[in-house]
Amino acid sequence: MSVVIPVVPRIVAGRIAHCESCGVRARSVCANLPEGDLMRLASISTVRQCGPGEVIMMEGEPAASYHNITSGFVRLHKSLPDGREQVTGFARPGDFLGLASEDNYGVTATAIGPVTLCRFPRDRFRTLMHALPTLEDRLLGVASHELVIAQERMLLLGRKTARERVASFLLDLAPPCGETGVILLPMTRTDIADYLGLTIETVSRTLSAFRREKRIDMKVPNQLVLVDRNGLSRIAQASAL
Amino acid sequence: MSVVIPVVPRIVAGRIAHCESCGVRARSVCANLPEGDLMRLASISTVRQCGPGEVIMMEGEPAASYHNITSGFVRLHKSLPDGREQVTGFARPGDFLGLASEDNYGVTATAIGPVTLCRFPRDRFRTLMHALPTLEDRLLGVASHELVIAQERMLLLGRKTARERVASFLLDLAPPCGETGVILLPMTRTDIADYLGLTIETVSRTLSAFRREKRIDMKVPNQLVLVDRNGLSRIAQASAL
DNA sequence: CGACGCATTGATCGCGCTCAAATGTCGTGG
DNA sequence: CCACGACATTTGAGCGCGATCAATGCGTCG
Repeated sequence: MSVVIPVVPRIVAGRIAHCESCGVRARSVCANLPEGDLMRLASISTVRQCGPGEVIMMEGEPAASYHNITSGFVRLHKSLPDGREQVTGFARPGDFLGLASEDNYGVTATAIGPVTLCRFPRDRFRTLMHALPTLEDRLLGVASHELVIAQERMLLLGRKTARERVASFLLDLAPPCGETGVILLPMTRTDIADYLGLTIETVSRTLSAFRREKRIDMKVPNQLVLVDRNGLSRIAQASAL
Repeated sequence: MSVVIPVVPRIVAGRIAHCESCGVRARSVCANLPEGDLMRLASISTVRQCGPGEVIMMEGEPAASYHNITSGFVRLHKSLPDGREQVTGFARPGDFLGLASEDNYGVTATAIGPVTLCRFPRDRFRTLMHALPTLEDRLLGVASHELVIAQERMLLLGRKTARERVASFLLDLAPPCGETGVILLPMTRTDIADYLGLTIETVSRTLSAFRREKRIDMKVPNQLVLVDRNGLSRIAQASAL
């Protein structure tokens, strides 16, 4: 995470994607596609690279492309005229961008660190989608899953306390279960605050509190270990996600 | 709204739906289906009736059915162990219920007032969906639209003030534009508060303030008129919805 | 070494919540 | 038609959580 891409075989933007050898295919919408279909998808896709902070797509602008993340992390967000921001989600390698769009994009997508994407022109992608039931079915599955997550976040934003929000966030980041591995935070405190509907100060104070209470261990700001997962789970009012 | 169903030709629950004459078809997922496909859909659907407060589907339970609302209003909500509630949305006639489900329902759906539904057994519906591209495409469209709305609501819940939330809510309810028609609120103050992430007191106070400021007119609690739509729109920090 | 950006910590403020009471609405039965 | 009770809504008083304002710490880069 916060992956510095090995700059050795620097991919030229615009080149056709190599789906067969793509490392994130299993996690992506292109998973399970018959080989022929995969090639048709590859034929309309190009590689796009973005640097840190670069805008991949902009809220309100015509939805010209769909994207699939092949490396790096992306922040999805909306903002109010006066600058207040809400991060609606973070996207990881394998995630699909553009589902939540009508004719115009519904959110802005900004690269956190360097990001590599598979770009699909909207019209050609939609045509192909209609021709490939497996693909459309997969997209529906992804959209349904996103909806479930969105509803869970409405509960968090509408009804949870600051402690509950931060605890929920940490648990969502944590690997599925059991593991007491290190969690790397690719995003800043500002991103986390805007994701949880809090301020950076409250996020920072809450993390400090969890550290004092020996629930987490955090030697550097963007790297932490869940020490007392059960305690956090209790605080988070963990639901059935 | 809060429609008292004319009890004259009381439909017997369980009977096969009459899609051809269905009044909400144009607004539903079954719109635009070729006639033959519509009949196949009708053949797996049954009519279900629910009384006020009745639970249509329950968060966390196995997702056995999908539903389409033919009349009445439905509250979609999630709750925390201690009873705090978040209404994730209100559903109207023509809306589809169950999209935001994995194997288990992601939210609870409760009837506000009497409700009539078209019920589709999950497995049979999914089989049919895979056979009818028009249907699956339509579902993907609905899911995408729901996602856009969900993200708008995250912005509201995470970043808007009480005044902005209530103003946004009123504008969302209002007919598309121009009209200064009467808005009927089928839901209670508690529902509105749980929808906006506020308390009933704050909702009530804010509505009273809008009335004092001559932005709305409200003679009875569940019926109001937008007097100053532009003012409300300014307050709502209206975005590109 | 200083400048910058990000995170942490402290002090204080205010929006929206909580607790409490009054008022309004509506259905029911005399 | 009115009296009554149950329940929803409105209004008031005071408080507390999280925001705001401000200062300090800390790591990175020129």
